[in-house]
Amino acid sequence: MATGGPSKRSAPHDSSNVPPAKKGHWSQGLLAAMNDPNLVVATDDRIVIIKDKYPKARYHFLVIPKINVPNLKSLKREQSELLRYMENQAQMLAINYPQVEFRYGYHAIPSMSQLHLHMISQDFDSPCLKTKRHWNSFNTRYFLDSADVIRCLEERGMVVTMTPIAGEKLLEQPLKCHKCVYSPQNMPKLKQHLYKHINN
DNA sequence: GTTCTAGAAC
DNA sequence: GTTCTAGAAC
Repeated sequence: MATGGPSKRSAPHDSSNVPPAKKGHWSQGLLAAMNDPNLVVATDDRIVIIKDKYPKARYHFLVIPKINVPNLKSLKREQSELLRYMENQAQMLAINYPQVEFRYGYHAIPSMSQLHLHMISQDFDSPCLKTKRHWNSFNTRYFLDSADVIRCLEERGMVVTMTPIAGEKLLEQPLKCHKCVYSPQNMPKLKQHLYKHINN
């Protein structure tokens, strides 16, 4: 009786109060992918290796630990052994592709929850590679080499990355070919140029 | 992370 | 007129 009318009083489109990611939210998609037989290419008691659902190159895998590791920041010094194991297992898989050049690393500010090591071939020949952000996430300092992450964790006891704002700045950087000085004006021009570096 | 699409860029 | 990018998505 203190209030007369209905109690609906919040601004319906207020975006200052963003809810946390829940189960089923897109950012939790890796947890589902880890259990998708169509994506899993290898597994053991410690890790799962899956095909990236939207590969940004001809070969693009993710190595995911089975224990819950939300992100790089949550890593403790003693978990560097796990990171070494993840990279080792990726390099074991790479033996199956003797002619393919891979890089192994982490996105500085990932969108998806649960730590995942990218193992990506350097052709970047894929219809899923569409945007400048896609390109820069693998071809600027936004892509942290696995070896550097492991070294940092062992020497400093934690993984030091960058602020989200610094990450955004890298993703907005002008396009540049990863193999030469060419700076294309847009993504279609980059994708056409990339074929010059591919020996089929 | 992707999809969709308005309008900027050409 | 077409190509391409970038911001909303309840």
